[in-house]
Parts: sequence; C-alpha cells; structure tokens
Amino acid sequence: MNIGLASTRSGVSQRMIRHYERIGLVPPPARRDSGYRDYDERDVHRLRFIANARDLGFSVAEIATLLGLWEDRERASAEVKHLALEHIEALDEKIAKLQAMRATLNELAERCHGDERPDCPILSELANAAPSTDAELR
Amino acid sequence: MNIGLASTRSGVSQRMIRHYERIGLVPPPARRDSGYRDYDERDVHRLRFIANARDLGFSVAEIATLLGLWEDRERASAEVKHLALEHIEALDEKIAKLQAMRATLNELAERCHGDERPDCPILSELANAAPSTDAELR
DNA sequence: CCTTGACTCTAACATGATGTCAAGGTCCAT
DNA sequence: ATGGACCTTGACATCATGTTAGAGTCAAGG
Repeated sequence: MNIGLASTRSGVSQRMIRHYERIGLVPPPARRDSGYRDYDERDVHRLRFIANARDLGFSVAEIATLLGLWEDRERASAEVKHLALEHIEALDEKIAKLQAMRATLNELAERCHGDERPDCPILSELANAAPSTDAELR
Repeated sequence: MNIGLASTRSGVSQRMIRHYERIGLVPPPARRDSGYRDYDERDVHRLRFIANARDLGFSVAEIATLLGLWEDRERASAEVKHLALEHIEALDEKIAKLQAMRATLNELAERCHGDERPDCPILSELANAAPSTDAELR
C-alpha cells in the first residue's frame, strides 16, 4: 500500500513516516518500480505502535527501545515495566513543574485588581524576583 | 558592563541575550569601541523580567506583550491579568494532557507483572490501540 | 612591553518533532 | 491522452537553546 494509506491507517503523518525511516526507527519499506514506498500490514502495525507510544509521551529514543522489546518475544516484562515507571516519573516531574508555574501565576493573578488601575503585582513580581531564585527553579 | 556579567546578574544565558537582541525582544545595547556589548542596570532589569516570565512558561511572543505592558505605566491592570489568565488556561491544558498520559501509562504498568514472564499489557496495548482513538487524544 | 588567560565577537550547525512548500514524476479513470 | 490525486526528494521554518570554531580584546603580572 502507498504511504498515504499507511499514514491514515497508522495515525502517523506521511512526513513523520519518512522521518522515522530516515532516522532508522523503522526499516525502509519495499519500493515499487516507480520508487513509491510500499507498506504491508506489519509496517502499519509498527507505525501504529509508534503513534500510541508517542501519544503516551515517549521520546523517539524510548520508542526505539520499546520497539526492540516488542519485537523480542523472550524479553522479561520487568524490562518494559521499568521503562514505563521511569517515564511516569518523568511525566510527574513535568506535571509538578507546570503546576508550580500555575500556582505562582494564579496567586499573582488573584492579587491583581484587573481593572483600570495600572498597578499590577504580576508585572512588579516579574520585574523584581531575584535571578538566583529563578535559576533554582530551572 | 559586559555580557557575561549581565548574564550572571539577570539569569539569562549569553546565548539567549544575543538571541533576544536579534529577534528584537530587547533593544540593542550600547557598544564599546571594541565592539563589546555594554549593558546598564536597566538592561539587566529587563532581562531579569524576561527570565522570570520564561520561568512561568510564557512564550517569547507573550513576553514581548508583557514587556510592552510593563513599560507602559498607564496601561490597565486588566490587560495584564487577562494575559495571565489565558496563560493559566494553557498551563491547565498541558497539565491535563500529561495527567491523562500518566493515568493511562500507570494503569498499564499496574497490570504488568514486571517479572521474568514476557507477556506485558503495556506492549500489547501499544501494539493494538486503534489509531483513531490516538488521533482524538492528540 | 609582552605574554597569558579570561572574556567577547560573529557565524554556523545541532537538537526534537513536526509542518509546509516546490518542482517534478506516477497512477488511474474517463 | 488528459486531469486530478498521489508520490518523490529536498529545503526551509518553527522554538528555545546549546555548542563549537576562529578571531579579536582586555587586564594583570613578569
């Protein structure tokens, strides 16, 4: 099947299918005489796997590992679970960071009148908070 | 003062200071005869403002607006607050997305034995979930 | 005065994941 | 055989940031 159909069926854009091929995440598919890429069900299945993993926020590097594990029927599920737990931790960190931002901003917004008056704690806080503090947050 | 000191004092890397200058987020500083950039307190203050806004997750475009509001002593605080509230909404969306990922992944991980056996719901789910579903999640 | 080390300059390339556009070839149904 | 839908590669764009390289500058100490 053509790349367009493989894209529709897998949920991976044509652009990204070609990209994954180029970076070696997926094997180069068969080619027709015309040069058109020719995908089979197995290829689409693999692409769908990738799309799902991406939707869970795994990076390409992690997906490469997951694909390897997926294709190795002998691997211990512990390995997979370990990767998943690590990724959950990473997600937790990102969530915590965003929540901290939200809390700070929300607190500032609550202290801002939000009317015609020009004074605003949001701006004055942005203008005055110490750089060292910020560095720590980063 | 030199860019190195301005960087330390503001918490913005030298790379990003030059970048912000190039994209017009900050005005070009004075130059010495040698060509070295020469910053004053006002410049550092502005950079610190930018660093703080970035730490709260504002994009460069949003920061440009905030800087404009900051430098306009007549503006209504309502404008600033509106921007902040919009940004809080954006943060909430990101947080919700990450939390959904986390929940899915956590549920899969809990159903994975995590031992020597090869069967693992994490991989089988990645392999089988429908692409349409994923598209919706995106 | 000269050397040395720390600092600065610009420009370019890299990251990660993705989009878009352009110029050209292919496929198929009418 | 023609038109429209599809495919090919390549290049440029995004966003914020890092890194590196080659070259110039500054200041302090011998």
